[in-house]
Amino acid sequence: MKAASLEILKRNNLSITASRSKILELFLANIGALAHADIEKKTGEQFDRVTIYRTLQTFVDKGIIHTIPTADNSVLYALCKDECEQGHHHDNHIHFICDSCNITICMDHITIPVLKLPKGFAPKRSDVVVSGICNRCN
Amino acid sequence: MKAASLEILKRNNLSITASRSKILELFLANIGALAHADIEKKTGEQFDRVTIYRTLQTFVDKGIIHTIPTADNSVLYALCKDECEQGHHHDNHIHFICDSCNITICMDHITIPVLKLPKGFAPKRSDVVVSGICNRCN
DNA sequence: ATAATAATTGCAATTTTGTTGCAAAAACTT
DNA sequence: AAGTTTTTGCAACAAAATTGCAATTATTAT
Repeated sequence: MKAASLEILKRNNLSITASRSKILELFLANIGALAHADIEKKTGEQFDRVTIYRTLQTFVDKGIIHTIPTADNSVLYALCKDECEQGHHHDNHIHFICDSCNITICMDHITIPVLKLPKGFAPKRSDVVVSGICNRCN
Repeated sequence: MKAASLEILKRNNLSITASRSKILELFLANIGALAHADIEKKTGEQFDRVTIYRTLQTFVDKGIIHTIPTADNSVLYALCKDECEQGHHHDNHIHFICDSCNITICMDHITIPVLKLPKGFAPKRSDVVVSGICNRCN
């Protein structure tokens, strides 16, 4: 478990620090997406809020995690399973948000059908956010 | 232009006030979606921030406008073109966000293909957010 | 292994964003 | 036009996020 997080940090030329390893491990251990507040709780206030903000931003910049658009506009982050280029994350994501238990799952394996947009529109990334009841609550 | 906003307010049993008319006119005059900050600027600080918050919330409750989930988690609002029931907005929207000019367009006419989810998942609502380059910037 | 360099962290202060209670003002009713 | 209801603006507050900077920690070079 720890080895995996170290490997990811090294691969992305990030120096190994306690906060980065710990936060990355949280993502690796979790099925669903995490909010900033989740991370604060799960790390037991071990790190400063600012550090968490900066760590998340670093991970997003490196393409290790990505943000998820949500209907209630809370900020969620999830691991990028596929290799993502630094800077702009390469994409087509489906996210499922459970109305009951509120878990957010990143469904990497499902492909998004190509949408026909009007002339002149060049799509680059698409996010699909599906909400409903998840398999555990059903 | 003004007649249209008054008509909408009346139809929704809302009392006619300066802020509601003005804000609704902004939506009617704009192609794209608006953020709270846009409205503050465009009304020239004519209304209190709190009033704008409450007006937007009222419009959402009545189904006159809806919120748009965005990848950067800013809160955007757009007119509901179709009739939406009060309370929960009836759905399946495609939103296009331009990476260049940042405009957000609500593409009501494009239908979202049905996605095949894993067993046990019961989808209820889906939002699609496509980003790329819009027809004007292209 | 250790010193020098570079990057990261935590703190404090600040900004932005959103909420709530309440009195004054405006809109609706009759 | 007076009474009732709704909406507004102010003030205070709370939460979320950002920034500068000194202290600490990690990496690099010796």
